[in-house]
Amino acid sequence: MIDIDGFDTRILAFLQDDAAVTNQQLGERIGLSASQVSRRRQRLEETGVLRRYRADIDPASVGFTVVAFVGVALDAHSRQNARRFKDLVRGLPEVQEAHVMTGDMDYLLKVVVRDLAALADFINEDLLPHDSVRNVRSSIAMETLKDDNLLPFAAGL
Amino acid sequence: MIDIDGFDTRILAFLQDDAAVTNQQLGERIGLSASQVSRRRQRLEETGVLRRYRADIDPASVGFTVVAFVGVALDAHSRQNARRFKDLVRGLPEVQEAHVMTGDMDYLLKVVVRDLAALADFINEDLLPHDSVRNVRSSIAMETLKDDNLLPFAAGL
DNA sequence: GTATCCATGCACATTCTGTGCATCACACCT
DNA sequence: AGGTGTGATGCACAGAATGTGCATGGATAC
Repeated sequence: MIDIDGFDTRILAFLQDDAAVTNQQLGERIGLSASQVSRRRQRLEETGVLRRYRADIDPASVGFTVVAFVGVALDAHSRQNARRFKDLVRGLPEVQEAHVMTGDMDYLLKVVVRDLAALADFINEDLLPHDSVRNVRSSIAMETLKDDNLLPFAAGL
Repeated sequence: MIDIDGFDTRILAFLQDDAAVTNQQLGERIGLSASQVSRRRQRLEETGVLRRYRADIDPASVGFTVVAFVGVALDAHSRQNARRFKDLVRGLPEVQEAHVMTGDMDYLLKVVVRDLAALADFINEDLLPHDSVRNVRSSIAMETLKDDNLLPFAAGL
């Protein structure tokens, strides 16, 4: 693990909340010059701590109204099946997250689509036809209370 | 819904993937001048389509190694209980996402913590003591295959 | 004590941003 | 058809942000 001091941590905490902040502003808040913030950011980017910068788009305003979590159980736990399923989900743009899970479902997918019809299509045409899939169990998010995806830097966690 | 044309869609698609791109580069890729890209971005920001810009930090490199999904069932489906639980999860920094779900679990939380001990603490000290919570069912992500949180602009979805 | 290494601040050249302005295309109305 | 208005566009330019060179200072090791 790269060594990250208090300055770095504070830079990361600010940037993950608002990446549009300038190095100057950032420096004022943490007590560092803009150039030094620039250098630290560059180091954090080069070492892979800062992976990239992303725009956060309101899904509803561009027509994506349905979020669902889909649990998937594979047919046999062979290495080959797992491999093929990984390749599948990586290529599906509707899948925002895919995790290998403990418990009775092998995978948990977070899926974003335009409407319920698109969700049905996704399950029936992308997931179920894949012959390593035994069964799926989907649950729809009726309301999203929080979706910031911020690492809990706050509170010294 | 704000009207968004093809230029806007392409701007959004690029920005959600890489917000560090300059207006000049963006303009070259979609066939627009930098100034016009700037104006469109400003409009998208003002109308709330572009909510904010975030740095994507590698969780492992700053010590957050455990991702878990926690399903929560409330005791009684009273409006008051729901309200209090909402306020609770909004204030918990470990919770990256919180959704109200269909199915046998009322809520699904995505939780990020440093280790399994912190997960146990979170469940035993933050969740279970809350007297509207009936029971929780947690599942740990052993491996994350995908976590881009990109809206599926690609493929004309 | 001395040498070395690294973080820091300052200055400056380069790049980026966003606004003013004139032009153009398109729609609408008479 | 002609005239008018609205909005999108590109260009130019002023202001701002970035990042690199350079000298300084503090800490560590020998």
